[in-house]
Amino acid sequence: MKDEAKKRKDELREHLKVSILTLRLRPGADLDEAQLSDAFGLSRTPLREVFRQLAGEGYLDLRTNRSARVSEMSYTTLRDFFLAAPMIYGAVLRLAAQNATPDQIEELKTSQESFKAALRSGSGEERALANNRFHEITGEMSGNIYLLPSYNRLLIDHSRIGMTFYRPQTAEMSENLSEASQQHDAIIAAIEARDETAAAQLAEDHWNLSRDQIELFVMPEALDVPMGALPRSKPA
Amino acid sequence: MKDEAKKRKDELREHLKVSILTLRLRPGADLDEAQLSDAFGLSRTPLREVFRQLAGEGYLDLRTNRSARVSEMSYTTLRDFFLAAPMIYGAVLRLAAQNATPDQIEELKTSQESFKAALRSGSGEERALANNRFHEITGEMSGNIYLLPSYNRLLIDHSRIGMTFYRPQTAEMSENLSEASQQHDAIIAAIEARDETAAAQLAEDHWNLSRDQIELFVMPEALDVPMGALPRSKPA
DNA sequence: TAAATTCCTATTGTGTACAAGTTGTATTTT
DNA sequence: AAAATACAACTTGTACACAATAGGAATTTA
Repeated sequence: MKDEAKKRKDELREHLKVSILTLRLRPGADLDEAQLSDAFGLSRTPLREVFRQLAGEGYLDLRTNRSARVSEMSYTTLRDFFLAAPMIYGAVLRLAAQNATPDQIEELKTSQESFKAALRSGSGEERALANNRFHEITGEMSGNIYLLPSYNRLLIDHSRIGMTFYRPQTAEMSENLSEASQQHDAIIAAIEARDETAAAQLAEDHWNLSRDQIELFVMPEALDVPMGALPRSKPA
Repeated sequence: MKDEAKKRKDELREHLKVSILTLRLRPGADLDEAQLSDAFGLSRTPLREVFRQLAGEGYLDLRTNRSARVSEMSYTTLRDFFLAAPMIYGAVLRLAAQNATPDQIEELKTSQESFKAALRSGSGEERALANNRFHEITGEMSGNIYLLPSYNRLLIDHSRIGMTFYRPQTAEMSENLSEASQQHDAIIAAIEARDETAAAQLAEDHWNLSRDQIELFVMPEALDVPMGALPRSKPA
């Protein structure tokens, strides 16, 4: 009987996580306690405990006497992200190469298969979730409890940034995605070979690719306007 | 009227944090909901929300259907700590040197005065809390939301490790403490001068000093036994 | 006497009712 | 008509009571 309640609580947690990672719940969105409590068959007490937990993990922001909100993303967070990510991600992958167990390596390979499948036929959401899972596993492999809080916080916004910017609209963007997949394969190989130097290098490459992708999105190719169609102040 | 309840909630949170940082609540200690709820005039509902929040920050561990526990410390955590701390701490101080506001620098100076006062006349607990506050402020200065979760997690165990190992029993240990204080002064100077390279170097020095102190505690000086008092297998 | 099993007690988890607070709307006042 | 205030509806926070579970005590059995 009680397992049921536990299960519903887990479902709610998972539902919120997935919704936030895929941007189905947008940064800054308000959460309605009554509605969620109704939808998941939970009273508000356990529901609010889930809120508190997710707030601790960085999914939500809680303000007293106001509704819980999906944690915000701003231009400064994007900057902070690219400052912190290469370092943390490098350290995690280095430790993962040192400490990964055979079981974990198998799990990583499986998640990479899911990622490839999502690349071929899946939606953007499936791609983001599969990619997220891949990196979560490398975090588990590193096994350093002091690194994981920041790492997992980074992964949340990594997924949200990916959902925003990784929409393959040009050939170059699609190539980037397949390169990301190849890097995943290389990461698996480095971990399996216990080559921590290679793993750290791959971490750097992987983040550089992300940055390039965002630049492609933020600064798209100029429109190919015929000569003379727009007034010019000076000749080309 | 409601401010009262809010205040009691904050008091409980602060009480638990301080108790954990100073080891008055030992790692692994069980928390009694009924007792705390009674002592702080709160019903169990808000109390358990505080538990959830502190668990998210790394102070507590929650297990279903069992009492909340102060988060454990083991030999592996000590190892993880010294792997992660130099990196995170270096990054935080580097960013602090870049981003600190004048107000924050003033706050840092004030906290350093408290630390010095605690060194002169305070208890080990006061010393640990003042030191903790000093480093918390440098974290605020860095202002990178992706670094702070791990950094604050590190600070919790930094304080607990300090409470365990920083009991000045020998002249050398006392010297280490005053050197730590001098390093704090140097950190303030580096931040004020916006010298990020110096700040990062000081971070490394500071952690090396911590490690030395622990080694002094774990491997005390050999007893000064008179020649011949113990059997020897070979001459000195 | 030792082991195992059942029952009891203490503690945790959830639901519900109520209190406190916030926000939007309508009415009044200038 | 615009601004300010008061009111009403809704949302969040807390308390309390009850349900479910864990751990130990006591009794039974070998």
